[in-house]
Amino acid sequence: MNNSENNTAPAPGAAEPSGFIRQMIARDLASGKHGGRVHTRFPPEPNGYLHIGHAKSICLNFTLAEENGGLCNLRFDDTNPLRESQEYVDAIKDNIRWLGFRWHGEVRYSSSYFEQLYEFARQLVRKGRAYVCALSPEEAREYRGTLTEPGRNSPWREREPEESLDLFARMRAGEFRDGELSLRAKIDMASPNINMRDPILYRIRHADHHQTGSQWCIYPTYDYTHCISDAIENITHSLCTLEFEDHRPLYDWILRYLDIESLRAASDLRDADVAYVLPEQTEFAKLRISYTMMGKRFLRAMVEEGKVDGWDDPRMPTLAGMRRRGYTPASIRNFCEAVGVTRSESLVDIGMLEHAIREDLDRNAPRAMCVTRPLKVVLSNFEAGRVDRLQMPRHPKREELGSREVSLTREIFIEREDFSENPPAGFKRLVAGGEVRLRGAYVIRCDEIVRNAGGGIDELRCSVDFNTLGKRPEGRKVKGVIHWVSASEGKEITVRLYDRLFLGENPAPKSVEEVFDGINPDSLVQLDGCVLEPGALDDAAGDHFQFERTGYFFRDRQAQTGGAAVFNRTISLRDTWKRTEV
RNA sequence: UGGGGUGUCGCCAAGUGGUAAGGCACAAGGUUUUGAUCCUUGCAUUCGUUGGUUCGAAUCCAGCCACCCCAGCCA
Repeated sequence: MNNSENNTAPAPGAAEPSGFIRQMIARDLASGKHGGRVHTRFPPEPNGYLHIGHAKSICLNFTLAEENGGLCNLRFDDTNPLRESQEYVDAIKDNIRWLGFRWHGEVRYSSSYFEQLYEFARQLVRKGRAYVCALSPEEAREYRGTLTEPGRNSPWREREPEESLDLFARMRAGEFRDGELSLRAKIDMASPNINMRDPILYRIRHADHHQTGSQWCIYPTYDYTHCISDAIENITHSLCTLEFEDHRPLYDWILRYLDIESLRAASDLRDADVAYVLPEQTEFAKLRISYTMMGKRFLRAMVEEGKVDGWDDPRMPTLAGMRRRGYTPASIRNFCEAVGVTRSESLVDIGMLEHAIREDLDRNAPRAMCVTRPLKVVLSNFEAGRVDRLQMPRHPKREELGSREVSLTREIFIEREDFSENPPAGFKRLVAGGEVRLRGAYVIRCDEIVRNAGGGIDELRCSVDFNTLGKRPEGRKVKGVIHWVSASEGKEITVRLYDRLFLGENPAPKSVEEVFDGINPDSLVQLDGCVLEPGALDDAAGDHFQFERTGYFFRDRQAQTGGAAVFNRTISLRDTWKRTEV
């Protein structure tokens, strides 16, 4: 097929690309449609933090470019100064880099094209394809008609281009108030597609912009800006979500009625020896995940009303939150790949996301022991003062990760739920008079339960079978293995257990109140006084761990809780033990 | 009920006229000093539905049904 030097397409014999977008790209490459180029872009509006849904789009755009030897721009679609800020710009750049993607060249801003956009608008006016309208926003809505009735022409629709040009210049000069005048495309007020009923191209907004300051008091709309920005950047494939499908005719209309030579002259490749081809928009379904709510407006409300700690609260589906929770870039990228890209709207089971992070962390996270709800155990035949320094592998399957030292002493802690006086059927842990293996150490037997005045269990007295280190006990089988930490050597830490933020499988809220009503009251459980094996706090040990038998945890270095280190539970271990209710 | 879309296993998703990939979940075995991981096996006679075309249809045609999006000077 294609033998050109920069052919990065799958090797001969490799499977055909699968998925409608990859196939489209393969087709376009084969037909030379865009001169053999693939140039995508990720175009966020800096009006909030990025979430896992954006990650799908980021992965799509960047990997598509990567796979095809193409380029991907980062462009802030910053045409509405009222809702945007530099804080979001910075956070978004940071998130994308964290995911491991590198955009082509400098960061782009639609706002840096404002001057060209203004000039193109004048061109449309001169061609009689746009006019300055004096309908108020309310009147404009009335004139637009409804879904089933056509709209009516604005009384200003036939204004002479010269007059519109003059008015447009005076709009820019600040002679009018917000909403007093607007620039509209002259298309078709009777179109069944409401987006084609003379859409607004420019509106007056006396507001400072985070990039352009007080330079402008008129701002172009999304529809007008996006297609031209794509054309300026020589984007070939402009990917967006399904709700923009009805906007595609407008995207194409604007570019078609602009002089192509003037577009080329404004583009990045104006001096390059390549064919100038207009970008094309393709839509795909946005990501939805069960038990997860992704609406920006609602996420913002959660932050502003203090329902969570901030945009980076580990319960938030934001990239900042997931990062702090302990999700890795690889897990998110794998997840996005697994979920696929289609045009059908689906609700992905959150179990898929959980699988992706478990898969990565199982492979890569070093192991450690942490007791979250400590129960003291005194090893009666282990002399006080004695310290056994035991070696345990950092990872059960990856010897190359080396070993860690764990100290066994007379007094240790075990998990409260690893001891039971009334064990349910199939209980494999410690019971009165029973034996259990201390992970990486000896088998112990529970000889005595020491109670407090209230009848609660204070501690356990156990005896060690010293003939069981690294080998099976003689003459019997010990099924259970439990984790433990030395009482004297262990470090006290705080652990935060996270659960899903929302109770509903498909939270599709209509109002902010509804969002708040759906919050899981147990989405965060903080456990103080947990005990961790000391070596895990060394900086060299890293921040991701599997606390054996418990889950994957990530050290939260931003959290402040009076000295104790904080670990966030990224995700629990899979638990297939079928507990039978007693 | 104007326009634009989508319907393949519980959840994602391949498939593009030649007789239903894969992943998640689930189930059953095996290994295991993590009830984890890993391994093995099972899991759609059927592709929203009804008709039609064809030797042959998830794939082509027609009708019907269900669901999603659009009436911001938001993106």
